[in-house]
Amino acid sequence: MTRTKKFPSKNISIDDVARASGVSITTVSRVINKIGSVKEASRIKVMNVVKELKFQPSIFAQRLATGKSNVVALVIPRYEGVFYSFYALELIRGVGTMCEALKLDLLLHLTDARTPLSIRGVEGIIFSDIIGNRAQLEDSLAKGTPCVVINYYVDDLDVSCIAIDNAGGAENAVNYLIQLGHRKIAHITGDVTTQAAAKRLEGYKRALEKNSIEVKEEYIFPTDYSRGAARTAAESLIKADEPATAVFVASDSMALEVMAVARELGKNIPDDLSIVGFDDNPSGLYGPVALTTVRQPLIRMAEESVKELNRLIALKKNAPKKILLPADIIIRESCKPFTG
Amino acid sequence: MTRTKKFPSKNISIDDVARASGVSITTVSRVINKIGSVKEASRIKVMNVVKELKFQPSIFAQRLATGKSNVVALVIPRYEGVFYSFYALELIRGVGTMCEALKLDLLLHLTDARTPLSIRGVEGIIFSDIIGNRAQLEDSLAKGTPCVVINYYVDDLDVSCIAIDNAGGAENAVNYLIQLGHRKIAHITGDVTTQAAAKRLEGYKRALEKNSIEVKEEYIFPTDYSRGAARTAAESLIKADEPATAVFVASDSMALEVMAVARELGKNIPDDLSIVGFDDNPSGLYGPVALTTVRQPLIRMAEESVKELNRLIALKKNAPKKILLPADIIIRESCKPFTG
DNA sequence: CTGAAAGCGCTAACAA
DNA sequence: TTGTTAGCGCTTTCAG
Repeated sequence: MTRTKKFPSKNISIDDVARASGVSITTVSRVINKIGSVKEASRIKVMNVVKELKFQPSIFAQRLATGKSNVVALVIPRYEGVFYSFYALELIRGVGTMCEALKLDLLLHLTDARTPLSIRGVEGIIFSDIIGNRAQLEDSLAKGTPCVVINYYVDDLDVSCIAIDNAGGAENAVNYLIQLGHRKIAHITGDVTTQAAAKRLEGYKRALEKNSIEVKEEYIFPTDYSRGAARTAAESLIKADEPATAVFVASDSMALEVMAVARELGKNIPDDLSIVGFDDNPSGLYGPVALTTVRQPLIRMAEESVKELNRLIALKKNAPKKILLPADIIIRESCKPFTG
Repeated sequence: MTRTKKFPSKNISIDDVARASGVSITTVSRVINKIGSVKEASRIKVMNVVKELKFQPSIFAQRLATGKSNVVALVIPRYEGVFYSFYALELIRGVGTMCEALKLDLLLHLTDARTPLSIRGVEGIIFSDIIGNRAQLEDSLAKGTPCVVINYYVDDLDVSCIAIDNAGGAENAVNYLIQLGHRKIAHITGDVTTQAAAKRLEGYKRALEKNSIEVKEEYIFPTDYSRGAARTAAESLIKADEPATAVFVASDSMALEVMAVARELGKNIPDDLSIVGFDDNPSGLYGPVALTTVRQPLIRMAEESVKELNRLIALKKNAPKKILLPADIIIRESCKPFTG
């Protein structure tokens, strides 16, 4: 079992197959590409030899000859906090799955966002969010590479993007709270330098305004999306003189932290405080009270991005599409009507 | 801003550069590969033309010509529960980062573990764990592709692997509890069909036996790693007639659930129950009591795997290495001495 | 239905 | 220091 054997380096080529099956390489090519017409006898012969020799055409030769690579890249900024979550994994999974389905090879590129990216031989690029790496996007676009941006609505660039309606989702969440009779509704924001957090804040305000409820700055608690910051925010929220009766939190993981803090401070959820999160992170399901939240269709977004990229590649010209996916509220147990 | 411009398809080749700079393509090749000796004047001329024409050598032609691809694949079974965690992301990040550093392209392959994988043109493959996809590993090995397995100690196959000493880590954890004076120590296992969970259980038992503490089946609660199962286990653990005073939980996310359940049942952590987790998942840091846990050097493991693969590729023959990384205990706040 | 031959764009001896 | 010339392995006209 510890016999050290060489990696067999003898690569059998299309020639070998042709010779062994007594046909020309052209015919072999036809067979492996299921193209044109080949006599049944020849086809079978070739197929057998292929199997026998375990022939695998060199993708590099194929790509050189055809000029197309079937490779797309997924670019993810490595250092941004947002990516240390369930979020990134879902994105990768969605993109990866759709690539498998579409027979595309997926090149994963974790970047530090500062250095210009060097991806060659790729037919298109998916940018998972644009955080610090806008320059990379612009470069790629300038080079004429088809690109699509996930999870960030880019309105000032001629590029396809697929994002979630963060503002709409937030508005839904707050409207729900208002329908339950709440008037004192707080918001724990995410990192508002990110588009998602900014839009969620915007949606929060819009819902209040549309319902003629005053937007009070003391009900808005900014954070950086971290649980630590959420904890701090939750404490001041709960200990306030005139505490809110409901809170919309910009992420589920923070919402869970808020729940925990509330319980530590002797508050009961949802009796003393109604909470709505955002993300539909599966961990919101556990714990004594399942979290009401806003669903982000991450997988779908990821999958759509691959499809869109594929469209762009096939089209051979830049005809960007801007797609905004709805974010619906998922009602579970963390809210209840306000009974003043 | 919505001008629809074509993707420039005119690919400039090494010929164009050669012509424009008045040298042969060989010289151009030398310049772009920083190989051999080129007169400074020519080099500068060429470099300028390259910049001017935005020439990017075709990697496919390069690879066809050189025979090497610089691409490695990371294979992840898509459907296994274990991968819906902080774990997978860390792995991807570690592997991705090291690939960038080593100038390797990373092909991400999410597989369903059943279908044989079809990755061609890759110089090596990293299997992130071997769960249902052992056949895929064996196939790749048989084809002579350099492979390394992460997070699973393969002792019956001639392949490199890098795993964590799960048994040792578990033993450390339980020893720590014993040193604190605990004798009634429970264990909430992971999915023991996975190697990691099985080893952790083994380490738990070993620690007890070495300290002449009887291993009681009623103190061992099997789960599938889910928080739901952890909740059930925690409830029976706490409500038992003679409840354990300490528990070693096979994952942090389950340990957090145990904490939550304990609190709901009016227990105080760590006064009424000492808890040690496993993973060093960052979410263990939050909450009122920071979780004592066993650190899994995931990133390091991931990085080492790329290095090892690189070694194998350079070596051109199969000389597997089995690496076991230590898992150390991280003492935080969730345990306290037993004061019978 | 099949094969010959011309590339795809680049690297790597081998000469010069 | 530089250029010439074979390929690398495959696809694709274009004849047959």
